[in-house]
Order: sequence, then structure tokens, then C-alpha cells
Amino acid sequence: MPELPEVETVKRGLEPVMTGQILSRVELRRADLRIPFPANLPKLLEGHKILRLSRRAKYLFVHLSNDKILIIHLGMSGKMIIIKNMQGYEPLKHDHMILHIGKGTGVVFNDPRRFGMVMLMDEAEMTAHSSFAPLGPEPLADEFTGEVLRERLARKSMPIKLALLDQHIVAGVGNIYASEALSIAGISPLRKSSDISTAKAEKLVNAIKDVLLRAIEAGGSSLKDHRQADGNLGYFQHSFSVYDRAGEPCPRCKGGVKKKSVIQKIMQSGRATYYCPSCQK
DNA sequence: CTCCTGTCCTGCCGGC
DNA sequence: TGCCGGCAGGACAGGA
Repeated sequence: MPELPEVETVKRGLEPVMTGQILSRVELRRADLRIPFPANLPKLLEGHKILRLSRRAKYLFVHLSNDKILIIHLGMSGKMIIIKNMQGYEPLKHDHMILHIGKGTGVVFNDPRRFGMVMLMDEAEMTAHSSFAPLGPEPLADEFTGEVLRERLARKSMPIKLALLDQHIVAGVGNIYASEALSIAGISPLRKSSDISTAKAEKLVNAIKDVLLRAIEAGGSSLKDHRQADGNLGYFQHSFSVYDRAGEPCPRCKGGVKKKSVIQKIMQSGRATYYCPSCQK
């Protein structure tokens, strides 16, 4: 579930708790999530200082003083929960990794579906790694422009909705914000990627930036139980225009009388897409 | 090469 | 009330 805004929110929530602290103990409560935990992970982390956190696409990076980077992906159901005082903390059912930091604080990685991932590499390994080297541009970077997006879509025959989900075209957009951005830009999710003009790509880029920034401002969104790092529920879901709103009138059609101005749900490559057939062309 | 389908896993919701 | 099928935000392998 966590898309770019949720991961960014988690990063911001963890920063004040983790930055500058020593990682005193690392507790693994099973051998793997989606992939095995790195061999000897606790040994390689314990005793080292957390220099800073960063984010790329939907990945969270913890930069350590031994030049290693702890890489965390939250998958669909992953949460990072800050426990101020670990004294007497009883791990919950899906607490898989517990980072003990400073004096008695814990950061718990809880992930019921176990689609999450934990990796450990240095900068050079990461740059070359097949999970990171092919990633597309960060959507919030200035370098992500309409012309850049149009160029990346130019030889793609897949529908634009699926192209937005492709992390090699643009990194960090997931199923919710893909639908939302297309709605804001007035572009049909079914439109062929290579048919997107520079003008439309410009609109779409602005829509992506706009919706991601608003979601970050709102503290990340969630459909079910995603929580910010401090345990508060994100609330951007109340602002979705189309996502999970099948059958409702399209808010972007300004209550037009056209009977088609109702949000539709369709499936594209097995993923739900929500859109308004009358204002998204 | 490109693109789509299936798969990993648990939880939850709606229908019967 | 209880059971069961379908679906859920992601990423990637494998096959057409």
C-alpha cells in the first residue's frame, strides 16, 4: 500500500527518533519476508551510528556510519512503529524486525502480508543493483518534466495507467496515485502511452506532483490501517477524487447533468483503476 | 525486446 | 452467526 507519500511520511516520522543514534541491537523474529533478511544482519548493524535517512521511489534508506545502507521496502502492508520505551514491550503477531536505538527506544517493522523487503548494501552495490539502477526519475524532482515523461512514454504501447505503475518510467507512483493523477489531468487511464502529447504529459506531470505533495502534506494516505511512523492515521484518503469511489458522481465534472459523470471501476492487468469516462479522455 | 499473467501472504469484507 | 471467495496499496519471474 505505501506509495511514495506514505514512505516519505514514514521517513519524516522516523528521522527525529533515529538520526544520530546508535543502533544498539537488531532483533529478527523470522528468517525472511518477501526475501530472506541479509545474512548476519544484526552483526553488521549493531553498534553503528545512524547518520541519516533518505528515500528513493518507495524504498526507505537508513545510512549507517560503517558505510552500509539498510534498505527497507514496506511492501503492501508494512508499518514502522516507534515504541518510546521498549521495557516490557510484547511483540505483536507480525512484528518481524525490531531496531533498538539509543536508550530504550524501538522501531518495529510490522508487516502482516510479508511483501516487504530488507536489504543491506553499500553505496556502490546499490548504484549497480538491479532493483535501483533501472528506476525512473523521482516524480518530485525538478528534472521530472512533461518532456521527460513524454520521451519515456514514446515507445510504449501499454495504457498510460500501467506505464505510471512501471517504476522504470517514473519511480514511486502506485495504484492509488496513478488513478488520482490521471483524474486531475483529465486523461483516460486507457489511453496509449505513446499517444500522450507533450502538452498532456505536462498536465500529467503537474498532476502527479500536485497529488503527491498534497498527500505528503496530509501525512500520507491509507485505505485500511496504514499509520504514520508516530502511530497516527494518515488522512489523505478523505481527499481521493476517484480512488475507491465507483458509482459516485465525478467531483471534477462539476455536477454536470451528463448521466455518464459517474466514477467507473475497471481492471487493468489485474489492478483496479477508477476514472470518469466523461472528463478523462 | 515488450507486455501481461501469476505469485508471494494475511486480513478483511460482503454475500450466501 | 459462520464460512468462503474475492480482493487489497508492490515487485518480479516467466512465458507468450
